[in-house]
Amino acid sequence: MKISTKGRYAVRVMLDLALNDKGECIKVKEIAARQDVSEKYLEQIISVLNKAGYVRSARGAQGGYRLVKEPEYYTVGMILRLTEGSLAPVACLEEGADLCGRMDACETVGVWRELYDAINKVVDTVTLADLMERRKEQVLS
Amino acid sequence: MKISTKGRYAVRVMLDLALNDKGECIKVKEIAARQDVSEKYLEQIISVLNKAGYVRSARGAQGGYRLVKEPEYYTVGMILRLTEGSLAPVACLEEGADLCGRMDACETVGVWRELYDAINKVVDTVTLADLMERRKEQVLS
DNA sequence: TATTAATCCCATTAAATTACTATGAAATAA
DNA sequence: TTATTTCATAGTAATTTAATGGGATTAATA
Repeated sequence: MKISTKGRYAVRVMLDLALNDKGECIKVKEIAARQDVSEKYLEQIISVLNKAGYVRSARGAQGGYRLVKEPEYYTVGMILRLTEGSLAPVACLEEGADLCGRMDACETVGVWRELYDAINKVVDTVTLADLMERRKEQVLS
Repeated sequence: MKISTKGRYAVRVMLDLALNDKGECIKVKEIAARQDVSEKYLEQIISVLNKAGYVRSARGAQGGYRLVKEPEYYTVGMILRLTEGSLAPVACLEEGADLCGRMDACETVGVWRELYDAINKVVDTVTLADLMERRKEQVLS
C-alpha cells in the first residue's frame, strides 16, 4: 500500500513548477537539484506529465517546462492516477477490470470499496494551490 | 497502492474461520478449497496469524485452526497491518521511520498524512463481525 | 553557421517484491 | 503404527521499481 517514487516525484515536480513559476521555463536540471532526485529519472516522469498535457515543454537552449493550467486546477489525485495508475486498493475495483467470478459472493469487496472511496476523496480534494498555501503556513510558523 | 494477496487472503482466512466456526478446528485444506487459493501459500499466511495469536492451531490428525477471540474483536486493519506491514502510503510516516531531512520543508507530507488517516479510519472501523453481517445481507437480497 | 544547452526517445539493468512451490520434520488422533 | 495435520525453511519464476545510459532532435545565441 505504498505510493511509488514515480507518483510522489510527479507531485513534487508539479508543485515545484507551481512554486517557482516566474513566467519562464523551468529546466529539469533545476527541479532535480531542488528536489534532490535523479535528473534522468525526473525526465521520464515529466515526460508523462507532458504527454498528458499537464505541463508544456520548450525544447532547445533556454527550454524547459511550465504548468499549462493554474495550480488550482490540478489535484493530487489527477497526478497520482496519471503516474501510478488506478488508486484502487484491489484490482477488481479498477474501471474496466474483468469481473471476478466471486464478485457476488465476495464479502470483502465492500471494505475495499470504502477504502477506495476514502482514498479518492482525500487526493481529489487537495490541489497544488492547497499545497502552496500549506507551505506558506509552514514558513510562517 | 495495492493490497497484496497476502493481506487479502489473510482477511479471507479470518473471515472463513469466523463464518464456518462450528466449535471444531478448521483445516487449511478446507479453507484453501473454499477460498480457491493455494493451500501451501495459505499455510504461510495463517502461520503469521498464528504467531500473532489471532488464531490457535491444533497439530496432528483432526487438527486445524480456530479464532482465538470473537469476530467483533478483529478489525480489518489489525489483520492487514499484521500481514502487509504499515498501511502508511509513504515510508516517512511509518512509526519508527528514520526522519527524512526534508521533513520540515516537505509540502507534500500533509496530504500523505491525511491519506494515511483516511485509510486507517476505514480499516479500523470494520470488524470481521461486520463482514459476516454484510454477507447475510447479500444472501437475503 | 557552429556551438551549446536543453528536451526527447528508447533500451538496459540491478535490486526488491510478489506469489507462490517444494521438501521434509514434528506432532497427534485413531 | 499409520494417517493426517501443522510447522519450518528454502527455493524460484515473474513482475515491478527505480533508476542509468546513449544518442537523436530542437532551438537560442555567439
